[in-house]
Amino acid sequence: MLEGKDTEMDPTEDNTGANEELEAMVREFFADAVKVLGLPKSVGEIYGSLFISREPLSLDDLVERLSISKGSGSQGLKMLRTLGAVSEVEGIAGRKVFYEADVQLKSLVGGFIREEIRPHLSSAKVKIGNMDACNVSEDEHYDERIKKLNSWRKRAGVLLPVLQKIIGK
Amino acid sequence: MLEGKDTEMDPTEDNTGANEELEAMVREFFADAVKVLGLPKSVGEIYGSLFISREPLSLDDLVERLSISKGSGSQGLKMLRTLGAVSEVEGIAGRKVFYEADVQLKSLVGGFIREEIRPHLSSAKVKIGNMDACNVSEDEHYDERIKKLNSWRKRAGVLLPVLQKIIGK
DNA sequence: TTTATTGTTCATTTTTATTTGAACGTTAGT
DNA sequence: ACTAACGTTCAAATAAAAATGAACAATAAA
Repeated sequence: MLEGKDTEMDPTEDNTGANEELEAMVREFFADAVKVLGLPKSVGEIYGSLFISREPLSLDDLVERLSISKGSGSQGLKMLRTLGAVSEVEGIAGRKVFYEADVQLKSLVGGFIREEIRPHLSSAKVKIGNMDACNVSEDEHYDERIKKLNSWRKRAGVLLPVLQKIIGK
Repeated sequence: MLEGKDTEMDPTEDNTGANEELEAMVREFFADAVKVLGLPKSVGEIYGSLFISREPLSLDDLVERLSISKGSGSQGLKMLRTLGAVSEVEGIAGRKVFYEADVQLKSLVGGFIREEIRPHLSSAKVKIGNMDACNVSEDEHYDERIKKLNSWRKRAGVLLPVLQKIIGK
């Protein structure tokens, strides 16, 4: 096997330091951003690395750049693939899989809604149904609150497509 | 009436038991719900207790019902007050402060946006500015990515009021 | 003023979430 | 078929977040 492990061939080394600083800022930015969404920091670092990278990166590239374990990298990429936030790049020699970031807000939001929000709304629907079934005496006050919860859930259900439509424009 | 799958018919259940079961379901519901928003479980349990309670509750009431420490209760109520999700009830005898849940979706979403989302967007604005300042050589690729980030941020900034308007209707 | 009640703070403990790394399965290259 | 490269999984270790509870501050009532 005689394939180079790294395709780093930038002749202008002047701003390497500045570039690395910028890349670190972007990684940190996404590391913080995904924590707001309840995702692990490493997932943000991986996405950030791919977002700012000139070329697609392999798992090994990420493990090296971020000094994380292969396990973390593999799991993080899996999560990002599931969310549709990264995609495999075809046509790169060798067995390694290379990834690039999907940078379309529409896809990112869509993936998050599909994978993180929708399941919670489904589960909420079941739970609210159970509450209603539990309210055997049909108590007025409880009934009102259960209805309130259900109205919130339905509101969310109609709001998400609207949100996606607005974002998708 | 809501439809519900009825998997459990306890022949020995009385109203008190059913009520407590329902209240427990509601508490658990909110405990899960707030975790999605990145808030601690106890905050959800407190809000859930107030949401389903017939009458306003004091810190001591909550500590007793939820079997949590006074510290947790105090901190949880503080957070909920800051979010505008609960309010003090005037005109109840004694020194204790009693709370009730604010059940207007508009207020809840508004408080969350104001306390949790806006600060992150402000911080993001600063960070993106720093990135731009760091991109000294005005590299084409980096520049494009920084602009992309900034467009996302601006998009979020205009989307939030729209969202609030839709919810507030 | 003194005491009892109520609520807050924060250092420590406990719980939960994330990361690690070695073992494993799979497959490309020989 | 054999070997080495590559990626995944999961039990254990580590890190991060939340809860605890005792000390403290504030103040209403005596």
